[in-house]
Amino acid sequence: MTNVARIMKLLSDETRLRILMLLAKRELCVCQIMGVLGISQPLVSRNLHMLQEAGFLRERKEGKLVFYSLIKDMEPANRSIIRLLKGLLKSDSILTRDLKSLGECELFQKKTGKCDMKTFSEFMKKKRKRIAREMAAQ
Amino acid sequence: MTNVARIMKLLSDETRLRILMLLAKRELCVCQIMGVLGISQPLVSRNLHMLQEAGFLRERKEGKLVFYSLIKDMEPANRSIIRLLKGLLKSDSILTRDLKSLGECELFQKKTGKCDMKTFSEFMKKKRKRIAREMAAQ
DNA sequence: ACGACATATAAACATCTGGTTATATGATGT
DNA sequence: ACATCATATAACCAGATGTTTATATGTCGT
Repeated sequence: MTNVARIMKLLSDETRLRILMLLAKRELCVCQIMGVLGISQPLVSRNLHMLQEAGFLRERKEGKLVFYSLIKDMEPANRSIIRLLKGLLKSDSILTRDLKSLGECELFQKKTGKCDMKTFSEFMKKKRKRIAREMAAQ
Repeated sequence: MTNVARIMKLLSDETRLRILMLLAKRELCVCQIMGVLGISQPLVSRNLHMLQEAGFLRERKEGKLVFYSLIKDMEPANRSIIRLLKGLLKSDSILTRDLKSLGECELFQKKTGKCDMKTFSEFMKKKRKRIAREMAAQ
């Protein structure tokens, strides 16, 4: 019970849910998550660490970069929770926007051929402008 | 997303999970929940209110007593969450103990023929003694 | 060894949350 | 009307949480 409560608490944070749903799509490194979600690097790192501690994520180091992904054969409890979350968030507007950003991020990455924080900061700036434009258009 | 996070936060509290799982067994009034869980009345009331606001519970007033139960035809999201929780907590030790207490509580209630706070406070006292004995026996 | 970079951790802070105690509401019986 | 009882709400406080800023760790290239 205590343990279930702990997992629910872990998943009661929007930032962590967003990270989890991004990683449910594919493996990403810290700077990519930063770029897509538009949040600070320490915040990304800490939340990744929490999700990893709880047995949702694994990390893979590749040079300076650290890639995170969902654990393949998660323990049943966690697996069922992920399944539930995917269902609940199927048509979630924030998730949809994040996934769109992920697509743009990948495109941007292909064009520049880079995967580093400066590149993604630039991407974030563009993204923020676009969002501001969209907000203004409403 | 924000909404899902909010529901997860609601379910990230052990007391609320215990109440929810008790009510998944059967309808109970505030004083019964108090008695079975051994927690204060204001705490029970507040958590019941939170669970009700979130669309998990309904209330039925009968004289001075207020009975709470799971909503029959819950919205799909909530229903799937309850299903998950039941699965996760199927063999949970705290839940098992609570259900045992519930059984004893019902028995006690039948014997005394009463459903009031004084009666359940007495029940709680006995229960605490039993638990203390069990702890000592370990 | 050093500088540049990606990531992790620490420190600090405002905000939120769970619990208690005290009080209010509302029903019942006299 | 009043006392009693069940429940709800309010006030309050200690401890937890999310975020930011600053700093540490560790890797790469030179």
